[in-house]
Amino acid sequence: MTGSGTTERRSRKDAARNREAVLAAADDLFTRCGSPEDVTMADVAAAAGVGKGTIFRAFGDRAGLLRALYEVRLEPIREAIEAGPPPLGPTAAPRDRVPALLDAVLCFKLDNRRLALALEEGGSGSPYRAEHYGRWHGLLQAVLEQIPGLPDSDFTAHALLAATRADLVEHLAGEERVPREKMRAQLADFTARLLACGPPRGVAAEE
Amino acid sequence: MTGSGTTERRSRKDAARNREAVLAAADDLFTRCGSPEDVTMADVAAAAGVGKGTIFRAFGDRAGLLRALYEVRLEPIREAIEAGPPPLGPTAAPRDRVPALLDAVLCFKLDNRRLALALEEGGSGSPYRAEHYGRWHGLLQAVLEQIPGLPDSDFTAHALLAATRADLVEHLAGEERVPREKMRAQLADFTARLLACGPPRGVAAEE
DNA sequence: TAGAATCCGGACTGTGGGTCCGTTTTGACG
DNA sequence: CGTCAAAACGGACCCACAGTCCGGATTCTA
Repeated sequence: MTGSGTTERRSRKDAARNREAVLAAADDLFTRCGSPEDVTMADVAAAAGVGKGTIFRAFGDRAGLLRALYEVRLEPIREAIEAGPPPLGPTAAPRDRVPALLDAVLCFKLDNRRLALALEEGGSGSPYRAEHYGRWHGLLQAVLEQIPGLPDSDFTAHALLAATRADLVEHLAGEERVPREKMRAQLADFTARLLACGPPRGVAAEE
Repeated sequence: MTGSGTTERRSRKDAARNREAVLAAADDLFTRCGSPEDVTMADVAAAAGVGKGTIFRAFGDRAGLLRALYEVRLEPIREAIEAGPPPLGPTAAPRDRVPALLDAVLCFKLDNRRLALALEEGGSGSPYRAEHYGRWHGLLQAVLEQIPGLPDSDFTAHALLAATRADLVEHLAGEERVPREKMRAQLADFTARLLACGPPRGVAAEE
């Protein structure tokens, strides 16, 4: 081990401290403010008690800051998906895991509306180029592929994820006042209807 | 009509001429350029041979210009939907009309990629607040409602439209090189799977 | 043709992301 | 503990772009 007691050896301790301060300040500002657009980098810098230069040095650009925040918030979910129990974890049956994954995405966006919004809107260029989207899509597609009789897993994964787009979620939750549980149920039902085809299964004409 | 030969009586003829010039120039620039972001209002003004003030006087702001362009391009489709023959027109059976509507939206976005992109991204705030989205959603929801056994027509309409989001279409067509016909088929199949529940229906698994 | 209303157009402003560099902090070494 | 170089700080600065303003040109009315 190195002599120092901190977690990393690479950055100076004031750098690490400021990085955390910025992260905390940004997190706070984004959850508090009405629209992500009116949180400027200067605001974040002021709230964190640092200069603008410090932020750009630590995160590269605005998108980098958003991404860093996103990773932090996403960590628990990611873990539950990679090594957790069913229905989210890898041991779940595909038919159960697909709706669980989508529900997790939806809940995440409901819990982090402003952040997700800022990430999808302001993220330089298309959200589909962001590598975190690629991860979600890849995973969902792989799971869909394991369900027999479902063609076009690639497009299907895109389409299902599109139903959880941050601005749609924001619109439904904010503008149309759809309660959380109702939205979850609607997404689950939508997914279920899609997966209902193919293999033997009751007609599912309930209600 | 009034004594003048032009369509309107309210605007001076140089105003009308400039309006058309701006519309044409913007249309041209948007289809030509790589990303809508790097078409500035000054560019449009220069290409149209007018001053910036003229554009803002005529269209209010950037979003207004986009909206005006959109309306022009959408006109034929709108007509086909309101008074055309099946499967797009109002006399079509709901089960046939839903996929036809979605296909029309998809084709429109394929034919006007940059414009649709600019409209959904840069359109001040959420695309869900734009009234043209409201029209699409309202229509689709109304048609979905007529299909027996389909719950949540409101959410379903949102989710289906989300599958035709401009940036997703752009990503698939541009980045992943999915050919037009394939994308149409995938969307049609996706829709068909959703509507497959309930009443008896052929499998419709054509290629 | 005179006069007034309307419109034109480009100089100007405000704002926010991103850069630069003189100054300060840190940590290693003697 | 004193010295020094590397790293980080921070806010003044730059630039690009949406949107505004007003002196001057154009068009309609009488």
